[in-house]
Amino acid sequence: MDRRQQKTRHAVFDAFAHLLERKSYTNITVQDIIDEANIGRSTFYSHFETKDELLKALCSEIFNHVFAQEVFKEKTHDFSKTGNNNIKAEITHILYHLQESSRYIKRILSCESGEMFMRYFKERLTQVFEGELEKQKSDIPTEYMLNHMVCDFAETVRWWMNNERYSPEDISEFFFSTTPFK
Amino acid sequence: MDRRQQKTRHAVFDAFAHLLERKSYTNITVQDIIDEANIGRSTFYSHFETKDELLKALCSEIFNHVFAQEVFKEKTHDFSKTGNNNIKAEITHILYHLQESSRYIKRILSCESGEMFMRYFKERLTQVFEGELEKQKSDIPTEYMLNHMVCDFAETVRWWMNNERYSPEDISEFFFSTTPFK
DNA sequence: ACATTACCGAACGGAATGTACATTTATGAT
DNA sequence: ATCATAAATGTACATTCCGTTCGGTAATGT
Repeated sequence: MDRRQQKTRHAVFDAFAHLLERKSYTNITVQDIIDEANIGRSTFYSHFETKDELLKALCSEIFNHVFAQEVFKEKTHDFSKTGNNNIKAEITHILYHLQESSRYIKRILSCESGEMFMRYFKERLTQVFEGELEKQKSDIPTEYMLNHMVCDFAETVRWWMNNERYSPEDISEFFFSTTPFK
Repeated sequence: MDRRQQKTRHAVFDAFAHLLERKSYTNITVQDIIDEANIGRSTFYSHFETKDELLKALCSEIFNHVFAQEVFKEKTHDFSKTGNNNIKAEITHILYHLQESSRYIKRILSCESGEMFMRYFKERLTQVFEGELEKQKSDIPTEYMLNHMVCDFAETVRWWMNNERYSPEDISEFFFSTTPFK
């Protein structure tokens, strides 16, 4: 990829994140971002169709980091063998990654953009929990349980981002203490 | 209140709800609402400052119904005497009220407006769960638990609105089956 | 060195917002 | 039934933001 494109892309992401410190998502205009990023108007539009697309792109970037690498490798490997402790390990692992991106995430979560973040986040989490849930047995509908787990974890993370005095291990502990995982 | 005002107010609420069937919240313009409600432009603005205010007003209307009457009366009475079964009764009661407003709620939840609905909803739920939680003992922070309960229930309701084949009792059952209430 | 590709930025049309105002109409109290 | 009050009307207008276009400039990498 052309260096100029990378530069622009990063400038926009950075500008966007910085603006989120001062203004709420809805109140940030494309022009604001352009000015803050110090790029031309048409340049912005050659990278992102809309402000929403920009947010989506930023979220993707974050999630590709958060859900990266070994996590998925381990998942495609035989997971059932090693018992249920691995889901806890996996969760903690994800929490560590989230902590690394927390500066971005906190800002995004601080306003309406947070809702979009949560939506994308839940999509990813659904993939993570889907497999894990098959092993559970219950008279409660599986779809309910899946939604429950995903929302539970996502909301835990949102809460955490406003209570950063806790460590990933703490949060993992909290999460599993209210969860019906066996 | 002047009959004309009531009429206008209802016309706007109705128009808004109908529009939500066809368009998403962001894509509905004030002009759309004005046309659908068949009122003058300045009339709308004399009632609601913005589209967001309109949504807020509609949510308030709904919640005043959902959390109405006996629920709060019972709460201000001595709740602890009757044991923890009452929280279950209260929840089921709220679920019945939600079902009655489900036509509105489903539409609101179907797009971005749903996030605002959820925010207001959680505010109300926090009040409901706050007292109930004091009786619980745990090494998990109370603030975490409160947030957990509130989000859990709110998300359960959101899920329910997309799975209406279940009864209020079913949902109550699901909810308490994953909840650490003693 | 050269073709390619990204960036620039002014300019424009269009859409939606929110306000202003002069006019008409409905309301409810006397 | 009258009448002062207050709400609704709708046109008009200034404003803001959006998304696109286009001719020209500068950076890139091969």
